Amino acid sequence: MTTDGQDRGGNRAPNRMDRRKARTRAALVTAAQRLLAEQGGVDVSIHEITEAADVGFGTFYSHFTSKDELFDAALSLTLEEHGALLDSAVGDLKDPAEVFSASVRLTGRLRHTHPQMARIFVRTGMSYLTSQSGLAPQAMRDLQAAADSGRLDIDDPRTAVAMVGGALLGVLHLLETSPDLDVQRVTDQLACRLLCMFGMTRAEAQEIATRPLPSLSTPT
Amino acid sequence: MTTDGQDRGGNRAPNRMDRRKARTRAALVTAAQRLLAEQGGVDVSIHEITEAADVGFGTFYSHFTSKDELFDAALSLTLEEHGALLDSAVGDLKDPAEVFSASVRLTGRLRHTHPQMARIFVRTGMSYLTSQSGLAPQAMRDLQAAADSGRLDIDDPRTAVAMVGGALLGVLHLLETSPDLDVQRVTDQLACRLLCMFGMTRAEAQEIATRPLPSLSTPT
DNA sequence: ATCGATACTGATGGAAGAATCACTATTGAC
DNA sequence: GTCAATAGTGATTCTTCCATCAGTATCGAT
Repeated sequence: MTTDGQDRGGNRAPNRMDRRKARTRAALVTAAQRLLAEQGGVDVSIHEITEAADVGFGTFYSHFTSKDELFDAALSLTLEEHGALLDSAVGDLKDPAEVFSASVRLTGRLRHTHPQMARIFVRTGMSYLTSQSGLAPQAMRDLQAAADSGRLDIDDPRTAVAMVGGALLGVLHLLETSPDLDVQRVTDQLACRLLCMFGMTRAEAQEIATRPLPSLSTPT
Repeated sequence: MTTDGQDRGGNRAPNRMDRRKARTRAALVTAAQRLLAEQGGVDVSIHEITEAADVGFGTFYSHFTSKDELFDAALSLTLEEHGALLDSAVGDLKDPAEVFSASVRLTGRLRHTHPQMARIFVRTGMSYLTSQSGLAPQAMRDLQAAADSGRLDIDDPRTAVAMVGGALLGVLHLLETSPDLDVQRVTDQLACRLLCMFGMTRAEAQEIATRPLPSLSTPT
């Protein structure tokens, strides 16, 4: 969001001190990310965060002007990270429909692979479904590609993203509250059904949604 | 939730005083409902609510023990109201697939007909997708009926509800943030696509999702 | 008409946590 | 080696709002 311009234009010294500052900021964002995941969204105090970041309390205010600003940064980072991860995992696939399917399936599997990230998504993901930066544009790009190649039948990309994202969040929520469900089965089913939704036959959708899945490289 | 047993068993007097109490309680719940809709979910103070209900601050604690309890009551009421409304509007329809389609389309139209209710749904609906009371069981019942009659192809009802509910919430959120979109077009599209998702052909889905819609009788 | 019961009231207490600011420690320039 | 600049610190202040409770108004019963 506010990338906090460490503008290189005026300062010719991008050295040591700047690195220090950046590292502290990163520590804060990372800690916020973690606490946001572990404890539900709000009621995480600034004190808790600075504590977790192993940073003085006051330091917070030399990086952010409010708690919301930090939370926003943490969320954006999380979304970005996952987006990049998806892109790298899915980049090799040739079939746009499979790219879509794999993205959905991998994101659903977050429930297992990165439970905290999954919780963050469920908690706050909705607000970022229509955001101009982060995962949403990426998803829209993929859907558009699939539509252009004739693999999927999509009317309005924005609506499509809303439906897909919403359904994905709904399923993530379901998986979170019902530990008895088989994560893989359910998420593969979701992918299959979403393909059907966009005009694919049940049989073909099923085939695509059960192809072997590229693995996510380990994250931060 | 806690229906606060005004149990008629012991007290043979369900009269005046009780009515007063009930009215006050209703005023609180209604006010909470309204404020919850107008201002985003949290950060609505008890003081604001009692003010809006035109009731003394202290009164709150003779009806509820915490803010969450009130919020829960308000949410449940909202869900119940909408559920009853849907049932009465959709009860005449014979085709289970049309029942489903009409429910989705009518709920999407909340964006226009009851904007505050729509906001409430988007804000907090996710948590009630897996609830044991309210809209979720009702939706599951309808989906099950459609599956049993062979009109829709559904694997697991719970997953289906999560997907449908999530997609619906996603679209409601989209409509809220993008006022330029045509509510009717988008929600009909959603219904059509959801029917496709459950095995219906595009053509038939389109037909069902554009049939004339029963109107919601005016609410409270 | 009087009395007891209870729904209601709002001033007060008190906890939680956001924001401030005067101070120290560290860094890079000369 | 000294100095200026800036990152970092945490005790303190300020704000917000939940929760309490002693008191008042209203109601039904006798």
